[in-house]
Amino acid sequence: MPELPEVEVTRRGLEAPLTGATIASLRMGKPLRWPLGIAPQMLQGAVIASVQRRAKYVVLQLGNDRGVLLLHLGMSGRLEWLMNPVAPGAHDHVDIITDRGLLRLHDPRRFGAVVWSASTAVPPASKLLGHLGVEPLTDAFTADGFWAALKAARAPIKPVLLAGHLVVGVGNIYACEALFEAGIRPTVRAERLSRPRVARLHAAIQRILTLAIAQGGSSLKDFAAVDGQAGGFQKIVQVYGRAGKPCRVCAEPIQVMRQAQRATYYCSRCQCF
DNA sequence: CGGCCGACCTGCGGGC
DNA sequence: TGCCCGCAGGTCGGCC
Repeated sequence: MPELPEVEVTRRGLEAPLTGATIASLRMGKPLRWPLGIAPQMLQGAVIASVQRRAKYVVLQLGNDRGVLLLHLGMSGRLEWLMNPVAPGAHDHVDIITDRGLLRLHDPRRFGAVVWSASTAVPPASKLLGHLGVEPLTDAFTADGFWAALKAARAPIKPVLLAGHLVVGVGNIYACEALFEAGIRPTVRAERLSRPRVARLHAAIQRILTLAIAQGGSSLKDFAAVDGQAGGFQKIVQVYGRAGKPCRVCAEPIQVMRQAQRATYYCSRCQCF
């Protein structure tokens, strides 16, 4: 679930309560995708200096050179901010207890993780963040740069977007939606997209992600913001999850196919390039 | 190096 | 009703 918009909605919800908070202790439950990488008690007394985001990671910068905590939501994770903590449930695998409240990772499938690193330039953080592409909602993401990068790709555009090597944060929902908005067929080879089409895709990615953030993200199943509020983007999707239903633009039934083991939804009439 | 595939784990919905 | 299969928002490592 959690693509860039959901992670950004989560980050925004944590910024005010967590910035300046002091970690009192950590409770680690069942193992997640990666180990924490440090004894939990070593983080006691660390101050959370800032709450940032890189791709689909929430990055907690710890003051006094105490490193960083990378939080990843995997497929089914969400972070909860609890002022009045309740006992953890079966899928609550990490509690970060601070002097202001409790940050809890709820993740039924356990593809998520909380990873400590001495800095983002040092393993394991560098390994997780090092190969990531450009942030799509910054000035570093330009149509020209995107076009040049796509020219060097050798695969259909949809899996290229999902890979995150060129541009980050675009997962299955938003890849399908951005390609629909740009009128581009998901199977077109990335390197064959014309400059004007890449410009449309560039604009579509930025618009869709921005819209999704404003909608509070997509809540297909598990996702909610840190205050428990569900997102609303799933109500306004054009193609994702709408196989067989009429296209909202041309009424043609939405198609579904598989690319690189992932479902791809598209309109064969609106997406003809 | 780039791209494809399996694997990780749990829950749910559909078909029989 | 109950079981089995397939599928789900991500992404890493191994293998061409």
